[in-house]
Amino acid sequence: MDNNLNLLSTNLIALIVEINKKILDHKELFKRFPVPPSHVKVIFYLRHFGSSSVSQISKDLAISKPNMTPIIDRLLSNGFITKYEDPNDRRITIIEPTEKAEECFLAKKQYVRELAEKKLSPLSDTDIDRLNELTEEYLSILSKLN
Amino acid sequence: MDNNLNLLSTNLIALIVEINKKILDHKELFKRFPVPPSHVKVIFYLRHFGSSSVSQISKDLAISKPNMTPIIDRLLSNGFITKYEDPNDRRITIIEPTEKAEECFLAKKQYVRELAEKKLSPLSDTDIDRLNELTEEYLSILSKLN
DNA sequence: TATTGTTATACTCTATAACTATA
DNA sequence: TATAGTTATAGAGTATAACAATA
Repeated sequence: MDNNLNLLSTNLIALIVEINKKILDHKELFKRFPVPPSHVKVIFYLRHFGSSSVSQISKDLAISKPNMTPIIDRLLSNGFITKYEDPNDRRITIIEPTEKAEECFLAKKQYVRELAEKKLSPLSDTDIDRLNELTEEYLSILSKLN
Repeated sequence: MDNNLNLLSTNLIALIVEINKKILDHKELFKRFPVPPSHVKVIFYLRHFGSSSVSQISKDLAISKPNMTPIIDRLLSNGFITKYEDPNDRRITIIEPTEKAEECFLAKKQYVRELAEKKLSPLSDTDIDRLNELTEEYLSILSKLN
């Protein structure tokens, strides 16, 4: 039903706005965390996909290539990555995460989870259980999209 | 149960990530839309709360006061707002949205809804109906938070 | 030719300190 | 003094065009 799709897009936008306002404010997520957002994104990317070329990271994270250069430079000088030339293609630079990147990943994950828990804690146990069920079903439906 | 809260915060983060990846990418939302994000935010704010002082907007949108000045200047020169001095307190500048702001609000809303609809359209009618139910129940639980 | 990564440049957003005008 | 808004400045994000080196 086309009307239901229309209703869903409206509802979904409302949901995103509410989650953003009441639980995880996009700004708050990066405030008071010492590593800038773009660096965190690259660290998370490398953690998930392993060592990758600059172009690959750029494409997948939708960061334009010229903007990758200073990000990679600072990640390097801050010890989050190492880089080396691809032996099969000298144009390509491979970026490899360090142990410090893993520590940053864990710290950031913990930071975000604590923020979310603090905001959700006023809810009753019943509501928390129900939200868990709703979230899991939501995720299972969204997993059909790709 | 503390464990359920912990689980929920983890699930919720996964949900936000999935929605962001599969339906409404934060970057895509502002790409190819001619009015910059901060301007859109102010326009949406004024649409919802009506004419407001610069300080009020700054506080509610978490935009620092020095950063309001160029935003207000450009909104003014682009015809989205008018401004006048508060007759009761000459320190205060009142910002008033114009008809053009209302048009921008409607265009932006439409733009976002179309993006969401396009991304959700591969789902079956059953899944769309179910997502509508889940979203509404989700919103009703979140409405208890404040 | 096409691709990788860089340089140069410009616009936007964010944050802080110091200032002025008014209350 | 306290508050409203501005100026100045610096750091970070984003986008495009032009470039050198390599394939």
